Amino acid sequence: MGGVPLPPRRVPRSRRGRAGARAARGSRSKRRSPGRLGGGSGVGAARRQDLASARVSGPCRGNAGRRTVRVRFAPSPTGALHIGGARTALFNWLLARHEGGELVLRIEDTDRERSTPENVEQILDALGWLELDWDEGPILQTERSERHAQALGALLSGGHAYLSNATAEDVKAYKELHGADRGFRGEPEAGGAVRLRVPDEGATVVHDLIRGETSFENVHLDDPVIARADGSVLYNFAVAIDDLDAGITHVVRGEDHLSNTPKQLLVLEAAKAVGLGGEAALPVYAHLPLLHGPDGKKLSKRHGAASVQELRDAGYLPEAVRNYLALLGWGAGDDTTVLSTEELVQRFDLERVSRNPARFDEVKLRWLNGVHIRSLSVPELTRRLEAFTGRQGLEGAARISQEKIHTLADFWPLAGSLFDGPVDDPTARERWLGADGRAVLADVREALAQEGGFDESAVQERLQDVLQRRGLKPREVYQPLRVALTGSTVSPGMFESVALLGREETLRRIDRVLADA
RNA sequence: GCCGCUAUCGUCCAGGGGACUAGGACGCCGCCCUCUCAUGGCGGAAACCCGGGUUCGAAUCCCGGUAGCGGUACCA
Repeated sequence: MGGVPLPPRRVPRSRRGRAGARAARGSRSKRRSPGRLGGGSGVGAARRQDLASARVSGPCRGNAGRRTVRVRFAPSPTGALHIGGARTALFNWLLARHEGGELVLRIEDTDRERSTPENVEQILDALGWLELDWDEGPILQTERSERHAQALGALLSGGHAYLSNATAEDVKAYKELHGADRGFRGEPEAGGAVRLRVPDEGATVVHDLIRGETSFENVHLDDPVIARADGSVLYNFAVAIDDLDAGITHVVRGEDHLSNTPKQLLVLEAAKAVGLGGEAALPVYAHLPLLHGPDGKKLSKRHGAASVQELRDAGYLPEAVRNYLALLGWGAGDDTTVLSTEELVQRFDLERVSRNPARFDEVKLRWLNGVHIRSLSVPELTRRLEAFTGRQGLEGAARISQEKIHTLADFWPLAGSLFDGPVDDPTARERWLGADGRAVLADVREALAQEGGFDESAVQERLQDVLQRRGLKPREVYQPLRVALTGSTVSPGMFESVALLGREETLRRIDRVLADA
């Protein structure tokens, strides 16, 4: 499975980040040895210890047998990519780029009911927007059905799997008969679905980089169905075979898969036993804590922006989303919260991934997005705003709005009236454009109408003149003017806005207010 | 039911036997800056789930309880 150089990395900028990270890492290769799973080398002990010793004992430079890190992101196209999936994609991407490894994109479309080409497109679109690229794929799982059938046949003839017509009810009945903690074991039949034969003795242990070792007693496991009666394979089988064939070294995915892992490990072991997969070591696992909504419940529509597309439409920057998502379940270790993608790549480390579930907090995302917006150059911010709004010529307004907006979507409500004319806000009019306000406006008009410069400082001088002459508070002058120009009590700075509108348009808008008495 | 994972401010992330009067960030409150809205600066309130045990010493290790979550599909 080497070098089918598939889709070009979608995004040039992420290439940059990658190259940078690679350079920065230099020759100091700190890599955990993958595949210590195989021989059950019994690294035992607690998680930290395990990781530490794994790191120390890891092969040094130039040692034979070390594989480059190969990870995969394997979404199932049963809906739009949600932020949980996006976070999984990001962590895989960060690990691959940090280690100078490879990321495989695989589409797990074996669910014939729910998988659609549209959803595949959505996922690709979401990854594109997030600027997460991959090195191989997308591989459609269903396109590998021949290989799956072959592997399935091997397990069958090797006695690691058998045909069974047992139904879910049969399994339930079996357990009632044998006690609830006794896994289902079927009798081979002439036809039916394919079940994997789980050993009665022993335990299957999952070596997890985040959680340490988790042991599952085989006796508790049911013989899982790995293929339907029609021969089509099921998830836990396809995943195992695909990971094996792809030479995946690290399986990084949501914690909801932890309980599936022993089944996949059993498939993997059976596959190796019948000679599948060559010398490749089995992958190590890293199960990421799940993401929940603000209420601690499963993420859903009612929590606001839950899919990547919704995040984009809400005006978030992809780099801010990457930054925020990285902070869900991971921390840089020194309390740094604002990180560029390059820094993320440099500092990302599976060992620092937390084990607790995290809640998606859009308020913090908004703040972080504001930070990223303010760090953009004006031309770059302008480019983003123009793409987002579909309008052109936004640079001046972008400049004077930059420190006031948190998302791209905040921009138009704030500054749109500078382009499209005042909005209609009766409350604002009544409050600021009464007799007093208009009297002030008349003076303002006179001051602004004078010949001379009209840049921000010139405007400021003229308005301050009015202020002093009439002995008014700043707001008593600026608010009527603001409402006259924008229709609203909220806008970018007054001097900046007036200068941007220009003398002609400013006077026209003031006159319009003065005219309808 | 059974199997498994998890448990520090409202939220996210630190802290992994003594340096903890538990640190940082978001949010919240107050003050300063200020033409609105923001930004920025300063200050404040705010947490180790409960119970045992180990230890001279436990937020940290162990056990139990509780709670949340995941799995238990011819879904993924």
